[in-house]
Amino acid sequence: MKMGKIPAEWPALQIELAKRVKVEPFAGIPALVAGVDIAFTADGNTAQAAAVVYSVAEKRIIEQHVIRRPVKYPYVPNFLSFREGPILQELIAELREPWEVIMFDGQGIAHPRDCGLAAHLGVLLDRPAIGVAKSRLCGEHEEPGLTAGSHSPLLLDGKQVGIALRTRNGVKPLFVSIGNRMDLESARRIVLACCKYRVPEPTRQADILTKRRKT
DNA sequence: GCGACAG
DNA sequence: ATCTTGTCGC
Repeated sequence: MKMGKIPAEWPALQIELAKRVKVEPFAGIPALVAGVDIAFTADGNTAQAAAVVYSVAEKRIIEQHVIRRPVKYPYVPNFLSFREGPILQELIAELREPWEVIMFDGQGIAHPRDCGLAAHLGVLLDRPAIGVAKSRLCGEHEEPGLTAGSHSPLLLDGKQVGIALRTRNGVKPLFVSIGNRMDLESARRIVLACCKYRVPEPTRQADILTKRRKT
């Protein structure tokens, strides 16, 4: 895991990928929602990634995969997708269940160049994707109401790029933004439909798998 | 120069 | 992200 600087072509690639993001409503609530996440060893040299498929109706995970790979790049704000993207793509390719939407732990278009992890991979996959971050990367917002479902717009340069969404009563809000083939209203509806706890089940379960036995 | 900064 | 135990609260 080396490389301290950022390849000169990365920012330009993000700009190009952002242009390919499709904003469109997603009808209804998907039956199967995929979720992915990654954990790192203390030495920072190994990544353990997990992907799951969650059945919204049955409220349970129906498929799961875990892989370990050496870390190639360090974490650099705004370039998370280059660090986690390759591993996640490999993992997503192993999914057999027909998932309709995929959720990522990170921003969608709520990014300086409109290309956060969910937008970046959503475009490469050409599938509906949603960014669900536990904290803010950029933009400003008002504190949403304290009840589950309350939300306030996340603004960047005066334009709405996402929402601060309170998924459960009294918990810290999540930052939801579209990744691809989705619109903000649909994304909010889908995230809330998957929330048993603060973090939606797809990414929450993937996160749990991710922290399990790094043998 | 001083903060801010997904995971 | 990861290092870390108990502890306060619903």
